[in-house]
Amino acid sequence: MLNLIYRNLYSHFGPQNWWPVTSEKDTKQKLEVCFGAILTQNTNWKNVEKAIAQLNKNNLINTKRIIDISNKKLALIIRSSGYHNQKAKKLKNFCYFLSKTYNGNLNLFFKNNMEKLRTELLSINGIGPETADSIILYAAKKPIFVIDAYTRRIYSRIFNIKPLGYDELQQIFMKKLNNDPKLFNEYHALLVELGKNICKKKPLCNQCPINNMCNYYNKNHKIKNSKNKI
DNA sequence: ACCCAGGTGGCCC
DNA sequence: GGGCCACATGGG
Repeated sequence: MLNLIYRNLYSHFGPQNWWPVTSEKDTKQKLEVCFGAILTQNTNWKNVEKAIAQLNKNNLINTKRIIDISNKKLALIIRSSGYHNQKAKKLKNFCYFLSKTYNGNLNLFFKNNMEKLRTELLSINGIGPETADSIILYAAKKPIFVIDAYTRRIYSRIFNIKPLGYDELQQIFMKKLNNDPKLFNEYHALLVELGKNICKKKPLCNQCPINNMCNYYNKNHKIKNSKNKI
């Protein structure tokens, strides 16, 4: 079923290519992905892009320089991403951690296995499960499945169950799918695309690429609550 | 004038 | 251990 949903989504929306890190050696690019993962918390991606452009412009895709700049200045630079005061601290926390534990060497940090990466990322204030997993998948390119609010809603709706917890749902996806970072990357992005574009107002939508499954859900379980949107 | 966006941490009970 | 709440900007 999960593989079928993926195929439907992929043929409908096409490849999303979120955060394609082209060069394995480009550490700066990976660091930019880490920063993006933090900046996009509860924020529209367009606004994050502007903030990242500002960081680049100010030569701040760099752990040491993030640590050195004042919170105030940093907050101003990333202003467009919203929550700028909080996020300035979060970026710094991440950089402090890298600096203290891995001498600022992101590649060294990424040499750890997934479990250790996740544990250490979660220990940083400002990084929760979704951000940690985004960093592991999109920057470190290790096969972990990122869960978000859309994924929860879509899954609970198709299978007519109450929304599952983060770790629980993640385990389900990871058991049913091939352990392929590229697949996990696209799948998560496609679910977000579905959530953003389709079935926002009505429980049913003819253009929805998982329409049959929605139909199944609605017909058999009589869910009419429009608040339960995908 | 609303409502939402690729969440997280803190506090309350 | 679940349920609120603050956090803040830009786009539709």
